[in-house]
Order: sequence, then C-alpha cells, then structure tokens
Amino acid sequence: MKRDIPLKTIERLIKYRRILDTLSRQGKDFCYSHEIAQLANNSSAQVRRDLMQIGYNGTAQQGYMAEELNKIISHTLDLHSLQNVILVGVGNLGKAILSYFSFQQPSFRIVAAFDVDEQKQNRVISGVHCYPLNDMQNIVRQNETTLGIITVPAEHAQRIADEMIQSGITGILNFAPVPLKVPAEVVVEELDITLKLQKIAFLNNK
Amino acid sequence: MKRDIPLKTIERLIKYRRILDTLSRQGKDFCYSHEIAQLANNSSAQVRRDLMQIGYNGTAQQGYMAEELNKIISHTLDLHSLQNVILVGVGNLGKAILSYFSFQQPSFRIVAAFDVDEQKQNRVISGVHCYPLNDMQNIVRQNETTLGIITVPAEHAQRIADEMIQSGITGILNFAPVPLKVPAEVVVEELDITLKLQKIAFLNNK
DNA sequence: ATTTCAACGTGAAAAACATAACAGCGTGAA
DNA sequence: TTCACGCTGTTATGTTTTTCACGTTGAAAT
Repeated sequence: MKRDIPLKTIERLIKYRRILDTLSRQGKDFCYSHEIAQLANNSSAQVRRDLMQIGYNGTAQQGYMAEELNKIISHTLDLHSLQNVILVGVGNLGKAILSYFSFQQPSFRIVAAFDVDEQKQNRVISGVHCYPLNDMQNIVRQNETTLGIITVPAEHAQRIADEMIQSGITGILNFAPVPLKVPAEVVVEELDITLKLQKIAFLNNK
Repeated sequence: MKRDIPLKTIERLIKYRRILDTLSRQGKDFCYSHEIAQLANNSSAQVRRDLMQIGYNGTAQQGYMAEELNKIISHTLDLHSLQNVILVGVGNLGKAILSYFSFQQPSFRIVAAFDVDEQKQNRVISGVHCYPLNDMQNIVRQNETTLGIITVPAEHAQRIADEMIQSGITGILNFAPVPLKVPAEVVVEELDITLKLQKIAFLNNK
C-alpha cells in the first residue's frame, strides 16, 4: 500500500515532522538540512537522503519550507487521517495519558477507556468515558478503532492484548513491562520505561 | 570501557532480560532461542547471534538457562549497579512514573523530584520528595546522580534539559514532545507517545 | 550401537543502512 | 562578468546488521 521507503527513514520522517512543528512554532519558515539534523541527532546528509525518498525538493538558497515539508511528510505517511484509539488501564499512567491526549492536536482520538475497577466504570475520566472490559468489542467495532494503549499492570497485559486483538485492534502501544505474544499481523510497540533507562545507563558509561 | 558489542545487540539484550524475567516468573528454567525470539519479535538466528556476542553458551538439548543468562546479560552490560535518577515535572505523567518506580525492583532509585509549582515543593509525592528547581544542582551532586527524566510541558523541556546538564546529568529520558538540543556527550532518549502511535498507525496499514 | 532429531554456534552471503563525495545552482561580492 | 560560496539532490562507497546455511552435539528412540 505504501511506497518502498526504508523503515528507518519512516521513523526519522515522523521525527522530522515533530521538529518542523517546533521550528514553525518558533517562527521559522525555512530551514536547512543541518538544522533538522542537529535536532534529530543525525547528519545533514542523512536528512537530505531521507527527504529524497519522499521526493520533496528544497532550494539551495533557503533550504526547506517548514510548513510545506511537514504537510508532505504527513501526506506521504498518511498521518493526517484521524485515528481512533482505546486505552485499557485507568491507573496513574493511564490517566496521565488520557489527559495528555485531551490537550493534543487531534490526529488521535481516545474514544474509550476501560478498567476492571467498578469505581471507574461508567464515569468520565480526563475527558474520556470509562467502560467495563466486556464492552470493548462493541465499542471498538462501532468506532472503527484499530489502535490500543495498554497501561495495566504487567500480569494482566497479555490478557488485555488478547482481548484487544479479539475485538479487532491491530496496533498496540504497550506500557506494561512484559513482552507480548501476538500474531504476526498485529503491530506492537513496547514502551518500557525501565528498559529505556537501562539503555541510557549503559550508554552513559560506555 | 565496554566490549565491542553492536548497539542494536545491546538494545535487544536488554529486552531479552525482560523476557527472561517473565519466563522465570512463569516457572520456566530453560528456554530455546525461538521462544525468546517470538517474544522479542525477531528471529531465532538473531537471538543466537546476539547471545554469541556475550559468549554465553546454551545446550542444544535444553537451550538456555533463563536465570543464569539473565544474570550474565546484567553483568555484561553493568545493569546490576544501582542508578540514581531525578525527575522534573510532577504533573500527571510525572506522578505516574514516580509511583511506578516506587513499586519497581531497585535497579533505579528516584532520589528527588522537581517542579516549579510551589504547591508541590517540599512535599513527598508518590514516595519521592519534591524540591524547587534551584535545589537541583546540590541534590544531583550530593547523590551522584547521572540520570534525569523530563516530564514537563514541551515549552519548558529544553530549559530543564539545560539545567540538568548544568547540574551534572549525562543521561536524559525525555517525555516531552520536543527534540532536545544537547552536547554530544549527553545521552538522550526520546519517549514521545504521539510519535510511537504514528509509527504504529503507519505500520498498521502499510 | 546406530540412527534420528531438534537446537546450537558460527562463517559466509545478502540486505539494509549510513557516510562521503561531488555536480549543479542561484546569490552576492569583486 | 566572473568567481567563490553554501546548500541541495544524488550517486558511489563503505559499514553495519541480518539472514542463511550447515557442521556439531548429545539425548532419546529404534
């Protein structure tokens, strides 16, 4: 469905978009490859090569138009269409993410939250309605939801992932510190804070 | 200081450790490369090659000893020593992370939190004392802290990063959705939830 | 005792990725 | 007008990372 852009390039393009947002907000209309590179922690050659992949041309004099490039990346990667998301696990972290998204620009919309705790069910928490787990399948289907965020304790993560997939979710962002076993066609990104810290700690005294 | 292990391998080894933890907790004493591979979303050949790098040998009959392998990875990557951490930005996300770590096994210890909000200063929040930003330098030095977590709003992240580096922090985990500009010797890992979701969304309908 | 088998370790081939290098181009200075 | 400059787009080169393929091993089965 998508063109043949290397995965690494994809990841960086997404990052560039964020950088371009920031630059635009700072009032910069144009930027050079080396400016993007510095903020992305890579080389200007890398940036130029990445942009080559999506066929956007800057000028040697002014570099790239921040806003236009931003749009082109969005468009190329289909990041413009609104994505519905559910979140399971309305604990501290879950709530934090709910409130985080209520402030975000609306490329993602959290359509529902779920929790086993009956205290939380059928209430609106951080702007999102919280349901019992049993309702997941209906809500996911009614809202054409494909993305799910898992913020439950480690021991329940796999079960929740299974339920999500059962309901029709095909992309999962997992905050629980356990590896998930999922079918090959389901995309999982792990977001394990401890693992990240360990990596930093390692690089720190390498 | 460390042996010459590819960075990619490092990242995966850290991940394997988590997987081995999980397997141990499930009562598995031995595991095969393909079992690890499935949980890590890669190939068994990859796993075997990675383990080759650290010189640990399993047996063809039983595979790898989960607990021992776990220890060897920890040791090889120096993940066993306690690391002190500070956190800046005691909002929803900051609090969630504080309470997350108060339950964790103690390879990381959050020694202090910081916030501009005077309401939060000089109180204990989720088990961690919260200080005004001015105290950062002293506390970081007194506690030999090298790691910092940034959970402030985007517009303040760069300033906080600067202050952290000024105080002696050399590794930063950044939750704020902005790229940070830091000196080359400082390690930064970005943990941008929106970016992760965008990546999943892209892969989802590739 | 021999065969079978599944999984290991690893050298070699292949693929993916990054870096370097350079022509081209428009601007502004001489 | 010519030259030097700085940045782009792209090709060529080099490096890293992954996959493939196969010899080896030791338990279990015949």
